[in-house]
Order: sequence, then structure tokens, then C-alpha cells
Amino acid sequence: MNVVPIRELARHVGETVTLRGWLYNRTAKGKLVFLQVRDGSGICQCVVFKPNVSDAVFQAADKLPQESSLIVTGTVRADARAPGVPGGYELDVASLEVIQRAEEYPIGPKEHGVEFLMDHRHLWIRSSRQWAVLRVRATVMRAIREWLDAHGFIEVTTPILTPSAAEGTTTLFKVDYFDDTAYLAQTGQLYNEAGIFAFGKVYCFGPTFRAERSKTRRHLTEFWMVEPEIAFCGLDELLEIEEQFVTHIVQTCLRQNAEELKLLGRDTSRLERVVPPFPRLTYDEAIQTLQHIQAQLQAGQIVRRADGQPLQDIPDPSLLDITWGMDFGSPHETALTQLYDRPVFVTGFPTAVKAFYMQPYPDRPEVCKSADLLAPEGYGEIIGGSERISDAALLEQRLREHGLPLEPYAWYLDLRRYGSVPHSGFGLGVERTVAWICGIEHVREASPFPRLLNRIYP
RNA sequence: UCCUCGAUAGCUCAAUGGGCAGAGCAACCGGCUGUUAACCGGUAGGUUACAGGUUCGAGUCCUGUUCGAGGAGCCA
Repeated sequence: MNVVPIRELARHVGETVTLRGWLYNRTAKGKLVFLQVRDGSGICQCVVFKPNVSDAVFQAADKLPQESSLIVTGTVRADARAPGVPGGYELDVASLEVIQRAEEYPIGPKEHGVEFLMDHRHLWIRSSRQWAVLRVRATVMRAIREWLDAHGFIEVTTPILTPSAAEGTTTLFKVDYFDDTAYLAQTGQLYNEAGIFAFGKVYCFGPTFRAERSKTRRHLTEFWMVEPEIAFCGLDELLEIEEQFVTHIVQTCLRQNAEELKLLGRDTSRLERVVPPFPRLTYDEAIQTLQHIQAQLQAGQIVRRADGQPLQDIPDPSLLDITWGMDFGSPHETALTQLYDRPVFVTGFPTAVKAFYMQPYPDRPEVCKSADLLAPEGYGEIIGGSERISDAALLEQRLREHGLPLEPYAWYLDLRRYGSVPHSGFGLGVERTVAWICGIEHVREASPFPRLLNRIYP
């Protein structure tokens, strides 16, 4: 039995091969039955022609329900008419064995609603679009480790059960920890900062948890984040690392997932433009730009990008209200990113709206050495990063200003007492990155089993 | 937490101003040698989310509840 993955069928034209998989769709046409068979690597059309097979095989093929498991053997031939992934090749069936006749399958080839699909997420991941997205996700995760490992970073795992908030503001999931309370980690950053003093460059990569009551296309309560941290690194160097890193991820997906991106209908020319340098905008400039865009919109003018193209998603001008000192909302991010053809850095946010550990500019302490990287096409912030405060006294002062207790941060303050150095790091959200690369509407489809507000099944 | 919208067949949706509950897909039966979400003919499929109210009469109007979707805030 010459079992071949569908992805490699092109190399076996003329040979007799066996496919093992599941029936994705079936079209019967008299003496011809077209079976679209998935095997996990792709989808292949298997043609059952009545005169070529036994009556038993033809009967089995003719009545086979969707998602039945089967083993099918036949001759590979090239045919431009053959649909599938990658398509263009089909199997002229000689024999077929049904492993299990599936019960009536709930997910049909027509459209379904979000709630129904999410209730059937365990089955939905078999559908070709979901399959493609999750394969891109696997590439993104592989590319992340590839790049970091190749650039001298050490993966140091950080705890998921943690004793307290890193940034007092965000809501955490509380769990019983014997007779005490613990929280699910929302970041590994503080532990990474300990790691760099041992290893120089480290990263953690795993799930993080936010108990925010957010219900938008950009939010999950459990999502994956990679957080690199680098000793002897300032903000400018950090931005160069980030743009190289993101470029590697995007370009790897373009190389390795061309088939998946095609299936998703992604305009890959927009991803091909993702190469360094990414535009850098200060917060001050961004505020001016946003106020200018709002004024243009309110005057009924068309807002144009640098290349002369008008903005595609026209935001409601009233949502663009912003004055110096305010953090960006998502309408601001959407408006800003539309001006550029690649991700854009915004640096130097007001110290007051950012986390306590971010290094203020010495000559201008009201802004800090922070940088967000905003993805194009409305996918929002995919990276948040900063240079960290390296001076113990200043860090302690900032903790006090944020009303945070010093005791839980004693070990963190210690790091500034034994060989403190300037250092920087960032966190990249995997699902937002995947959603952007795939061009999908909602981050929930970028996770195999997404956890959302009001959604923890299946 | 707030704003907007929604819930009718397994799924996606329709049902004029309150007047017989309907279609496509899926399922089942039949037809067809190139289908691409095939097509053609047929069968079956309903406590209109739940509770109450108005009315001769409610899927439709009113009140409440539950669940869902999109967005805001917050964030990656």
C-alpha cells in the first residue's frame, strides 16, 4: 500500500497510490461520483466511475455521508478541472474502503452563524478555511522560535501561576492556590527581566490570560504571546529587532503557506511589502496626524495616504477625538495604520498612561521610551514594548506613584541592585498576528479553541 | 460596565398595516459521464428562545428574563 500525502500528489502522477482520510464533499452525477477527500495535508478529488469499480465500491461511494473516514486507492492523474488543495490532480479510483460511515454532519457546505460554528469548533477546524488559518498559526509559531533561536535568544519559561499583578490595572483570573490566592499570568516580562541577567537575551512563549470584559474582534481571554527581553539594549535597537522579527514571521508564512493564503483569498501583495524599515512615528506626531485626519473628515474632505489612495475604512470622526495625554483607542489605531502600507511604530507615549516599568526620557520625563507596533488593515496593536527602568530608586518611585505595594516587587527591584543595565523587551500577540497575516475578520479563528468572554466550550 | 442589533425547521433565512408557518441547503427516495456550495423531480421536517400582557386573533405589538452578534472602554 503506497500511502501518499495529498500535498505531494504532484510527484506521483501515473502511479497507483492510497489516500487515507475523510470525505469533505461529494457530488454524484449518474455513473460518476466525485469524492473530495481530506487527509490533513490537503484535499484531493477522487473520481469514482461506475464501469471501473465493483458494484459494492460504487454503491459505497454513491451514498457515503460527509466526513466518513475512508481509505481509497487509485491512479493519480493531472487534470486542470480537479478542485482541491492544492488541486489540479485527482485520483482515478480503483477501490475504496469505508472505515466509518459518519452520522449526519452538522457543518454543511453552506454558510453558518458564528454561535453555531463556535459550538462546533471541534468539528469546524476540519473546514478548509479554519484548517488553513491554523496551519498559518503553526508557521507563525515556528518562525517565532526559529528567528529568536537563530539570534542568540534562550527560551526561558515563565510561570503561569503567579502571586500578583505585574501591571496593577489589568484584570486577572484568580485561582485557589491551596490556602492562598494565585493569578493566571498576563505576562512573563518581569521574570524575563530576571532571565536576561543570567542569559543576556531570553524569551518566553506561551498562553497568557486577561479577564477583561472585552467583546471585540481583537480580544481573547486566553491568547499566546511571545516576549523577548534583551540586556544592554535601548529603544532604537529594540525597534530594529522588532521589525526584523516581524518581517521574518510574515515572509516565512508567504514562503511556506502560499497555498493556505490563496485558499483564504489573502491579498499577498500587501504582505510582500512588509520589509524593514517600518515607519516610525512619535506619539506627538501621531496626535497631530489624528487631529488633522479628524478635521479633514469633519470638513467632508477625502483623506489620502502618501500614495494618493483614499482611506478605505472611514472612521466615525467623533470617535477620533483625542488630545495630548490620552492613550489610543482602536479607532485611532485603525485611522493611523491606514496611512501606511506596512506596520507602523508609535513611540514615546505619555508616561502616565503606560506601565510603571517603562523608562522615561531623561530630558522629557512626561513621555517614556515605549513603542507599540500597529498592524495594517485594522488589526491593531500586535506588539507592545519598551526600554525598562534600570535605576532602582526611580523604579521604586514609579511603583509608589502607581499605588503598587513594594513587597511583591522586592525581587524585581533586586535586579536593579546587582549589575543593572539598560534593557528592553516586547510582547507580540500571536492571534492578532495570525489574523492579520490571514486577513480574517476575528482573532477567535486564529486560535484552535479560543476562550472568549462567555465562551469556554468546547 | 455601556451603546446598537438579533433569536422562526438540523443549518442560513423569509413571512405586506396583527389574519392559513414558507424557501434554499442538509437528510431520505429517484434521474443524470466532468461536478467545483452541481442540477432536475419527489418525501419528511415547527412548543416561532423563555415568562407574562394587549387583542376576536400575536412569529409580528407591549413588559420582563435568558442567550447571542457588532462596537466602545481596556488591552496583545
